Formats: sequence, C-alpha cells, structure tokens
Amino acid sequence: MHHLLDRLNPEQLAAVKHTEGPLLIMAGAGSGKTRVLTCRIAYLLDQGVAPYRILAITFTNKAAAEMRERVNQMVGAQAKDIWLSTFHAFCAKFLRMEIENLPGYKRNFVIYDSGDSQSVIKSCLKELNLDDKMFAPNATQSAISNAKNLLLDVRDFARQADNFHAEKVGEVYKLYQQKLEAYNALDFDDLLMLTVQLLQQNQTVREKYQNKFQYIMVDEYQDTNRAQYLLIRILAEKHHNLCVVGDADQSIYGWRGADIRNILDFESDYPQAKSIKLEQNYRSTQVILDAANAVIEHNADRKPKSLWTDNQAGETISCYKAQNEQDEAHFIADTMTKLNMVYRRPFGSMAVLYRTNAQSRALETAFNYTGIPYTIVGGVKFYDRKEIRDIMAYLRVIFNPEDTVGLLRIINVPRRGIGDTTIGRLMAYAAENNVPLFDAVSNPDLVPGLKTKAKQELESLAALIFTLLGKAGTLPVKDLINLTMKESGYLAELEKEDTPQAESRIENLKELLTVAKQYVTEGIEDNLENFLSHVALVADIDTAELAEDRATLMTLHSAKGLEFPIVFLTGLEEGIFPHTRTLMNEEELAEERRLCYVGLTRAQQKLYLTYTEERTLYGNTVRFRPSPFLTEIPPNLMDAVTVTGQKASSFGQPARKIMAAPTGTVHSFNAIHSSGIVNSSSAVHSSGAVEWRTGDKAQHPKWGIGTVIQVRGIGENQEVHIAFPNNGVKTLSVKFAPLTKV
DNA sequence: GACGGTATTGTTTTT
DNA sequence: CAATACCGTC
Repeated sequence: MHHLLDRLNPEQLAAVKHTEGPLLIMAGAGSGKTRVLTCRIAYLLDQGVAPYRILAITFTNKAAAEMRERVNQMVGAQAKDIWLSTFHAFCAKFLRMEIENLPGYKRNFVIYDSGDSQSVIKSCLKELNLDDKMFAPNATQSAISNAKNLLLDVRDFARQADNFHAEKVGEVYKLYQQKLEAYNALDFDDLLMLTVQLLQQNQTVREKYQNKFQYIMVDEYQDTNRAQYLLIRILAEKHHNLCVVGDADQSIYGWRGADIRNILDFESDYPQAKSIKLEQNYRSTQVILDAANAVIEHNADRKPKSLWTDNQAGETISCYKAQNEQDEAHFIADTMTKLNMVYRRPFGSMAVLYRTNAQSRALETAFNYTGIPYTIVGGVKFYDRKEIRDIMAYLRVIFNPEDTVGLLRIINVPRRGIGDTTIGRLMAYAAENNVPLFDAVSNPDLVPGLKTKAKQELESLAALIFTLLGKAGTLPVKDLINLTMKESGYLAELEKEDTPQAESRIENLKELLTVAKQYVTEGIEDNLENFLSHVALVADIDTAELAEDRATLMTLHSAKGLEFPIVFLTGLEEGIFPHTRTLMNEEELAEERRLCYVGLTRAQQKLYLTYTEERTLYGNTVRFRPSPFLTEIPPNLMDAVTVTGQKASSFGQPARKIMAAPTGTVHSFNAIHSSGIVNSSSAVHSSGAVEWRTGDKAQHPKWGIGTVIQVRGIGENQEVHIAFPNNGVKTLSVKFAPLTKV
C-alpha cells in the first residue's frame, strides 16, 4: 500500500489521506486526478472500509472501467463490489431495485434514447394539434429535458409557465410523461429526476442509501447539473464524506444543464470543506501549457489558477492555414504520414479533434485516400444503425411489451403487411380502451375493422413475441438475439436482398452478437435486463478501441479526459469554433473557450492547429475569419507552417513533402498548397491585416528591403523575423511595425 | 399497402 | 449536401 502512495506529490497525498468530511479537489488538466481517485479508493479499502460502502461516480463508462481496472490492480478482487459508474448507470441500477416505490412504474422499464424520446414528442405534438413551426420537436424536447435537469416535474413546469408558448410546452410535457409512464419507459433525464424524487419522497429508501454509502466520490464535478447535484447532496447527507474532483476551466456541458456553480460554490455548500489544488501538470510540454493558460486567461470571472510543469519546453505549436476543408484534411493526413514514416510515430499516438461531427467527413475522405488507419468516435453511432435499432427494439418489446415505441418500430419489420391503416385501427382501439398497444396486437379479434390477413399477421407477430419472451428468462442474450433475428425473418429478408448494403447490415448484426458475447465476460449477469441497460447507457467513446494503431478522430467533447502525444486541433474559425450560435452570448463564448482549453491540454508533446479560409457548409461555400482563440495564443509559441513540394499527380500517390518538421521549421520559397493549387504569395485576411509567409520580401522605412525567414502567430498578432541585408535579423510585430510587402 | 420520387428541412456539443 | 418527410402512383 505505502509504496503506492510514495509516488504521489504532497498535494495528491493530502487529497488521498483526507477521507473524513467534505473535500474539494481542484484538479487542473493532466494533474493526475485519476491517480488520486484510484489511490484514494485503495487507501479507503486498506483502512478497512467495505467496498460496497464506497460510491464513485465518473463521467463516462470508459473512465469508470479504467478506474475499476486500476483499483483492481491495487487491491484485487474486492474492487468489483465498489459502486463505480456514471450518474446515469447508477440511477438505472438504483431504479431497477427501487422504482416500484414510485406509483406508475414497474421494474422492467426500458430506457429511451433521444431518438425514441423524440418520436414520442412528435406524437404528442400531433395529438395536441400544435404547429410544428412554433413548436419544433427539437426545441420542445430540449425544453422538457432542461426542465427535468432542473427537477421541474409536470406540475412545477405548468406553475412557472408565464406565457402561451410555455403553457403549451407544459401540456406537451404532461402528455409526454403520461405516455412514457404508460409505456413503462424512462428517458435519460427521468433516470436522474425519478431517482432524486424517490429519494426525496421516501424516507425509508433515502435512509437506506444514506447509510449505505459511507464514502462518496464524484469526478468531473464541474459538469454536474442540478439533478445530479441534489442526488449527491442527499446521498452524502448522513456521512458527509464527500470528495468531489473537478476543474471549473473544463466545464463544457452548460448546454446540457451543467451548472458551473456547483463546483464554484462547493466551499459555501459545505463550510467545513477542505480544498486542495492540483496544479502540477504531468502531461504536456511547457509550450502547450503556456498556450492553454494564455487562452483560458481570457475568461472573466474565473478563479485564478495556473498549471505548471517540470516537463521540457517542447516543440513549438504548428499552425496551418488551409484553403478549404479538403486542403486542411490533406495537410493533416500528409503530416501524419510523415510523422509515421520519418519519425516512426505510431498512428495510435495521434488524435484529430474538431468542434462538430460534420467536420469528420473531409478528414475521412483524405484518410481513406492516404491510407491512414483511423477510428471515428461518435458520429454515426453503432447503436444508431437501422438494423441494430430494429433488433434492439425486438429485445425491448420482449423485455417490456408495453414499450410502444419499440413495438411500432418492429410491427412491420420485416414487412408483414401491417400498414398504416391497420396500425391506426390498433392505436384507436388501444386509446379507447386505455390498454397498451401490445394488447391490441395480441388480441386482434377484439379490434374492429381489421382484415383477415392483418389479423393473421398480428397473431403470428404476437405468437413470436410470446415465444421469445418465454425463452428470454433462460437463454443467454446472444442466443436470444440469434433466435430473434432468425424467427422474426429479419435475417432472411436481408439475405434475400443480396446487396452490398444488406451484406454490411448482416455484418453489423454479427457485431451486435459479439457485443452480447463480450458483455457476458465482463462479469455481469447475462440477462436481458442488464444487456438493455448496458446498450442504452454506453456511449461510443466507451467502446472505441483507442489502443490499436489507429489515429483517433473525435469531437472536442468526446476527447475530454483523454490524452495523446500528438494532437491536431482543427477548424479554428470564427463561426465553427467558437460556434456561430455562441458568438452573441458571453457565457456561451466562455464555454467555447473552455472547450478550446480542453482541446489544447489533450496534447502531450506536439500540437497542430489548423483553420481554413473557406468551408462548404450544407451546400454553399462560406468564408470564415480565423478563430479569436488563435490570436490569444502568444505568437512566440506558434509557427505558421506551409506545405511545399510538387503538385499532386492525378494518378497514384501524391508526391508531396511536408515542411512542418517537428523541430526547426524551414519553409520553401515556392509555397504550393497540397490541393495542387499554387498559393498566392500573400493572402489578405478578412480582418484586413497582411498575412506574411516565409520567403516574402518586406520593406521597412529604416532598414530597407529584407526577406521574411520566420513567421509566428497569426493575424495581427503575428511576429515576423526578417533578415535585412545590411542590418541583420529583426523580430517585428506585424501590428506595430511599418512593413509593406514588395 | 408498397414503393419511389420530389420537396423540404436543417447542423453544436451527448448521457 | 444530406437526410428525412411527404406525396402520388402502381
């Protein structure tokens, strides 16, 4: 045990040993907070605390799994009894045991993802005859979601509605909630809201869990919302041994209801709280940290904090200005190839980060062309694929036949001749008699107006579901999936199709079987209930295999908590990052800046920043200015890089050289862009400033004509090094120096 | 009731 | 430029 603690610095050690009473750990990026948390758990166990009395909440399943693995290495098998999961997974586990204490819900509830929930919202809007211009499904859905995150139930919401629109949304909320209850389904937000409501209302249950959890730890505390905050507060009320870890500068989920005040106010919430700052960074070079610190300092109202490191200064940051997104992607692909071939850096050490998922498209194209192996995290999610959703819908209906969204999804998949008319009649019958849709499906004789063929089909569908349902209790999940695919005729229909697309769908279904198999080995009981919860709550980032030798592409949000030796931060344009929607609002802009801070601090050794002059945005070409964040980075930390070499040939591999060498940068005098288009020797910024490139001739009133030999920074913050034949090399700031291009 | 065509619509980030 | 929604035809 003690040798584990030996490797901690004094602050880390203090955080590990302060086990009694509230503790706030302000942990800067890369300051070893995961190590602190895992050591803290091991320390508690070593002190004789029972594992099941420890509750640790992380932000992603991946982080939970990683932490469990590390604790496991330290303390062995007892690690498995620690309550270690995400908020949502914790609530799901809790509600599986306790939900029947709430009226209306049953323990075999299903969890609806945002797609499912949106389809319920749509049907509510239709039923209430609301104009979908004024009540966009998306906006309505997020209004309801926000309400739930603030723990406003249907009643509270109606009470605080002070205008027509809000009142109507309140009606949608009410109907939506009624439907979910009728379907015995919970959406993501319900998991949290109902957990808190149950704990608040039911003293017996509350005390049971308050007593149980003697030590509570919450990671990424800056990203907790109101519901999560209250959940933790209630659970910690008895023992007060609450340790929260976070970094206000990395709060990036405000749009999802996260309230940064939860961490800022921790000391006033818990006056006896001890607080510890972890400011030594073990991850990044000094250059990278200086850049990150400089950017985040532009945020107002922030508790001063400054990361430092013993690491080397490291390489300067390279900044590439691209013509368009294809050019940007090619620069990245070529640079990666060079890093891999010349400097022997594995692709697995590189990550490309972007603000929006849509930006991955151009990158993917370039990577496929260049042959760089990559994994995309997020985007088109595995579980969002049609065939996966279809089979999952079957499983859900088997688990809970009242799941009407699932039932509607599969009622005519594969095609069995049950069309809109029949469905309409079934729905009408169900509504009139106030029974689940499944009752109508399984008793078609009672439903008026059905044709004989429809009745037959419905009966055989019901029989299929009953058969599978009967076996669900005993069969391993993978066998159940197999049976479902066969007996439903789903697989047969795909096989009959005999197209490449159908082929790849079959492949995906096989992948689902693999998931169901691997899931068993994870030591959780192999039943449908666990599998459904697992699938509903697992994000792509959790399953992505980042260890392989593949470059990783993902959004900045997904990158949180990860680190890579080499990071490309792309699309640094005003309107992309920061995103247009945030430009008008100071608080949202500050969140974008924190996101930038998160992105910069992912890099361990080398950082590349890229931006483009123009970009195709749904159909048309848009011009952007460079991101303001770029000018917030001190120019002496950053070099402008260019791509040089021959024009790409139309056939075979493009013959190009990258001059963005990791150390010491040399620029060609004939800059040619990788798109093969000759770049004009100077480009004018939208802001009006002259953009300098290495090799440009510059005239200065005092020193005469010289040659630009180095460029650092971007925009008006540029610094240029110019060699004047009679006066030597001068470093000049573009903003102030009276320079003209010649 | 199925299918294929055209119109329309919309893009931030995710448990 | 998608992806989806809706509509008209078979």
